[in-house]
Order: sequence, then C-alpha cells, then structure tokens
Amino acid sequence: MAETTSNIDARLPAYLRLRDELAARVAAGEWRADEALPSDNRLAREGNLSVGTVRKAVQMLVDEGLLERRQGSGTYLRKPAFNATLFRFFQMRDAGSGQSIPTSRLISRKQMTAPSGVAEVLGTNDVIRIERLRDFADRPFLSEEIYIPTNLFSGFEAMPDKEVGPLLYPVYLEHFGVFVASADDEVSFGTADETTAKRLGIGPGEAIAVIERTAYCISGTPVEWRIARGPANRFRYRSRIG
Amino acid sequence: MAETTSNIDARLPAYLRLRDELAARVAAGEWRADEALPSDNRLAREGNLSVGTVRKAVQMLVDEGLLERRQGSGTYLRKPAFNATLFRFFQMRDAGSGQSIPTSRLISRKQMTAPSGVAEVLGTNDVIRIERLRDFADRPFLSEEIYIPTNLFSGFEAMPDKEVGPLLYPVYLEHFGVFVASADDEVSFGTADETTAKRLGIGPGEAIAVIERTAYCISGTPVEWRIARGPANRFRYRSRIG
DNA sequence: GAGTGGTCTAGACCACTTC
DNA sequence: AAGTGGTCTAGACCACTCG
Repeated sequence: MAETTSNIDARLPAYLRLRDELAARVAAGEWRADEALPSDNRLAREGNLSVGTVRKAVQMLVDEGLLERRQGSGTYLRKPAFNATLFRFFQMRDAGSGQSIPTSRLISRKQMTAPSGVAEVLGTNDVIRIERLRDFADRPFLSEEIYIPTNLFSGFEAMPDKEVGPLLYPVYLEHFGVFVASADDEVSFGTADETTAKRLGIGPGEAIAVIERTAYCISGTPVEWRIARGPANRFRYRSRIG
Repeated sequence: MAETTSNIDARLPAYLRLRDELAARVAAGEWRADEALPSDNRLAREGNLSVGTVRKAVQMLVDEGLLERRQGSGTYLRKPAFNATLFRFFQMRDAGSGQSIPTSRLISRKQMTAPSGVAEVLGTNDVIRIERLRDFADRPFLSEEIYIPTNLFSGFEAMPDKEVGPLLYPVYLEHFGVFVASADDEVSFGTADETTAKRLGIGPGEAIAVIERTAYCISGTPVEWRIARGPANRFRYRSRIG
C-alpha cells in the first residue's frame, strides 16, 4: 500500500515496520487531518500484533510530530504539526502580532544539475531548484534557494503555482508522500550580493543572516537542501534543544 | 535520598516517579560516569514494579540524554552527553580541527539583584551573575553573561576558579544536583557596545551575533538565563530540529 | 553460562470521550 | 454503556556482553 520512502523490511522489529507502514499510509493520504486513525486494538488485530507493540509504533510517530493522541477519543493526523515544529523560526523582530505564516512568492522552479555541494548532500545530481521570496509585514524578509531531488519530486516543477502554497512541507507530504521529519540548520552572518540585495530591497554589502538547512525524511534520507537569506537586523532564530 | 528539583509525588504514574527518583540519585552522585546503574530487573524488584514500567522510566532518561543503554552490558551514566547535546553549537567558521571545546576565562562572579527581564524568566530576584570570556583558536570569540538563581546554586560564587572549569553544566550537576535537560535559544544580530567590543577585541559598533538562552532542568523549571555575544563574521550556529 | 538490554505477548484496570 | 488511549503486570524469547 503506497511505496514508502524507506528501505526494505530486512526483518526489522515489528514496531518499526508498523511505524513505517503507518507513515506511508498517512503520506498516501489515507486519512484527512483531524480524522481518527484505527484504534490501537484494531491495529493490533489487523497486524497480528499485541497492543503494546502497536502503542510503541504509534508513540514514535507522536514523538516525531506526525500524529496526536487524545485519550478517550482516538489517534489523529496532526496537520498543524508543520507550523509548530519545522516552522517555528523565522519570527521577525517586529512581529508583535503572534506567529503568522509569512506569504511566499515563487520566483522560479527549474530542473537542473545540482551544484557540487548540494549534490553531495542529496546524493544525486538531478535536482529541482526553487527560488522563493517570503514577505513579512509587507516587506521581503527571506530570499530562498531550495533544492530537491528530481527522483522523489518528479513533476513538482510543473505544478500550478497556486497548488504550491506558502508552505512546502505539506506539499511534499500530500503530493509526493515525503514526510519531513527532521532537519539540520546552520545560522551564520554575511553580506548581501547584488541579486540578494535587490530581492530583499536592501543595499549590496548590507548585513544578512544566512540559514542553511538539510531536511530529512523519517528514514533519515536527506530530501531537501536550502539556503535562505534575510536582512540581519530583522532576524531572529529560535531553537529548542534537548 | 537527595532532594529533587521536581515537585511532590501527587500520585504521578509510577514510571514518572521512578524517572525522577533516578534523576535525583544521579544528581546526588550515586554513580560515576561509565559506571553501570542497577539493571532493569533489579530496579523492578527493588521498586515493586514490573520490568516494563522500569524500562519506560529508564528510556525517558535515555531520550533526555542522561543515560545510555548498552545491550548485554548495562545502563550507564552518560558524561559526554554534555558535549553532544547542549554544546554542539558555537562551532566557529575557522574550526577545521573538529569540535574542540573552547577554553573559558571567568571574569566575575557576583550575587546580585536580577535585572527585571532575567528575574521574570527565573522567577526570583536573587541571582548570581557570571561573566565569562571564551576563547577559540587563541582569540576571544564569545563574551557571556550568565544568571543563575541563588537558591539553587548557593555557594557557586565562592567556588575556586579551577573547580569551575570550561563547562558549566557538569558543574551544575555535580556540585548542585541540577541537571540541565533542555534549553531555548534565540539567535539574533546586533552591534557591539564598548564593553563587549573591548572583551572581544573588535571595534565598537562592529557586527556581532547574540545568543540568548534559557535553560531548564528535567522538571521544566528554568535554572539559567544567559546572553552570549560574538563577532558576527566568525559565527556559526548549528541546530537539529525534530 | 549468567546477566544484560531489546522485543513482544496477552492480558488487566483506570481515566476519559462520545453517544 | 461502549470505545478509546494511559498505565501496569508477569511473564516469554532473543541478541548481546563479559568473565
């Protein structure tokens, strides 16, 4: 039922196989957000497993932010996960109004040969590059360059702009069955080159913040590399450790 | 057996009570690093619990980075946790040589009344302030101001310099029974004031990176607030999400 | 071979939600 | 009242480490 992004069984423990199967079924769109998945008992019966084993698998997906359990009610697909986890940075200094999601403008999407550093991270030369500009408080604040492997995201470059929307990770999940489960970020500071300065509406040579991110799916395979640049004086990066 | 930082029992689930008890006994120094804790079976017998319940408690402490399990061998106190988790940022741009821990120079330690923002975070006015300068590659790269509540760290300001060492969190654990389990970081960008510039060996007004951190113990109580400043061009912050 | 952690079972009772 | 997840038990067998 739906190809997983992960590898073969290879006689992994049952709870890992079940976790991967559930993640794949979620990715395949078997349940809508806020719709209950089968109960622990049901999954146990259907999979010829004991309830304890099922609970272990489900709990892992809860820890990873994919699912949500409500006592007495059921286990649910957790859509707002995307805001709460991988989107909790990039809050700007002048954001008094809570954490609204910035708008996005797609500048370009193009299949291409990956720059060498990117190819190394993603393990392939054949990628799609996305250029994007994100606005906040009616001003551009983040210029992004995003690379995803063509073999996982074939057809992405041809999707209508309006289907892409302001957030990419939900698109990855719903259209390509790729669930972004974790990421490594690196924050540093530099100065704007001409292109970046023009996009951000600042002067060339002005201070910018740079975020480089590698994103991984549930099995640990890198599925995206991106670099984002924004004006340093409006920048604030939040991170929870441990 | 040693006061815990956490609250009363209040009939919490057994696995949480055991987790807190184990954390307290670790904090009290009952086991040295790389020394095996009692086995799951033993803990189960002594606590009149089933093995499954013990495993759940121990697993939580493993997830939190306090313990380490080695199949066939035992469960161990994990000292290098400090390098691997809460110390994996602050790698500088010119660090080709792997992740050596920077040296630290204590500038001052002093009991004082907390600035209002700090008092709010820590929930007390009575704090100890630590000023510290960290060197990397023989140059200063981080000027830190650290605040800890006097009621938890009474006597810290009087400890001999040499006992404090380059890393604070191990000192918190070994001398005061406070295990730092998580932290919130905020990275932003600014310019150096006179004092900071002098300490870092740069010019006033030069670009600096600012990291503000709130650290929490296992029960979620804030136990430290710090602000660190370093030259922006040498700065690199790493973070793993999810 | 004895002891350890890793996986798994087949139940039990409880707290909670839903109807 | 029925169904759900939350906790807990008392075992089992396996993979692994260590003396």
